[in-house]
Amino acid sequence: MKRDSGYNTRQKEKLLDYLVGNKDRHTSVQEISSFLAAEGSPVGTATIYRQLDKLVESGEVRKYSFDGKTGACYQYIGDGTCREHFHLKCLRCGTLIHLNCDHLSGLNEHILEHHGFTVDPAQTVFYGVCADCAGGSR
Amino acid sequence: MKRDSGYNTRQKEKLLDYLVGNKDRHTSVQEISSFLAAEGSPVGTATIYRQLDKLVESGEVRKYSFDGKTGACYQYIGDGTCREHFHLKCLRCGTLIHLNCDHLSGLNEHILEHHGFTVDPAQTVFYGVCADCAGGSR
DNA sequence: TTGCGTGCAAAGGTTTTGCATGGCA
DNA sequence: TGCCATGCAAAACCTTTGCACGCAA
Repeated sequence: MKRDSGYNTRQKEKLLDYLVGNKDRHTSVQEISSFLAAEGSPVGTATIYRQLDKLVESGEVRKYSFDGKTGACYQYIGDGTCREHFHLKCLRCGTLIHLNCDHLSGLNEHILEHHGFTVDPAQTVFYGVCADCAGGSR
Repeated sequence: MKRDSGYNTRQKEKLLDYLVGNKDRHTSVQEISSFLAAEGSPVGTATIYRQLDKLVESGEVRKYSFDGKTGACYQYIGDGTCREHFHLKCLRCGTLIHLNCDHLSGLNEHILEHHGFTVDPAQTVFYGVCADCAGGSR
């Protein structure tokens, strides 16, 4: 896998810092831009998009598009270890849950054998409501 | 469920015709617009969006947003029967597969019991490559 | 006749692209 | 020094909205 391809720039470092620091949430380009500007390290919008594209390409960051109205969301998922398991994303609080489970691992094989379909765990996300959101507020 | 709320107009009828006739695929607003125009029944873009919104609201049509680049995709899923099972979508040909399978049905319960997460099958789609695309090209 | 549906055009927002400059290696 | 990365601004796109007119009930 390509790790840290390209040059190391301050912008890239700041962007990655923010993403890693918010790995439990998803963020938007707008959010990133505002934050970095407030931090005193403003990064051009085009640069953010270009860097994010590379990170998505390399698999370090995942891109979500809920409805296109609010714009896309991005989330740091690590450097490759997350490809083996599925992810659960809560539609209410935005939390991403990494699901390592034998039961789920067998899912792939089942679908492939019985339905001839090769599921890509890296692309697939289960949407729903997490325990906190389901129990707490209504 | 609200069924066929509002007036019956030629535009609405044509739109629904197209969606139902392509229920095995997803379509874009652009595609719908071009098709209807070619058919001799052009429908304004705004109208298509407005009608689709209603259909999504009523649950007859599902809206997908892959990356926002190509715009959103819509697909007719019927009047409620499709909420019980999962869907597999091929990333190459765009085919949507409706998956009725006991193994998958138990998936929800498993995740709920063991991980406290309530999966919403209506929102969840498995992405991957279908048998045709996997075997055929590349 | 009433009021929703439609079309056109303009607005709003997000994402991409061209080009010259700046900075890493 | 060479080449990628960055910024700015403009462009491209998709989607929404305002307003007047048409059409279903």
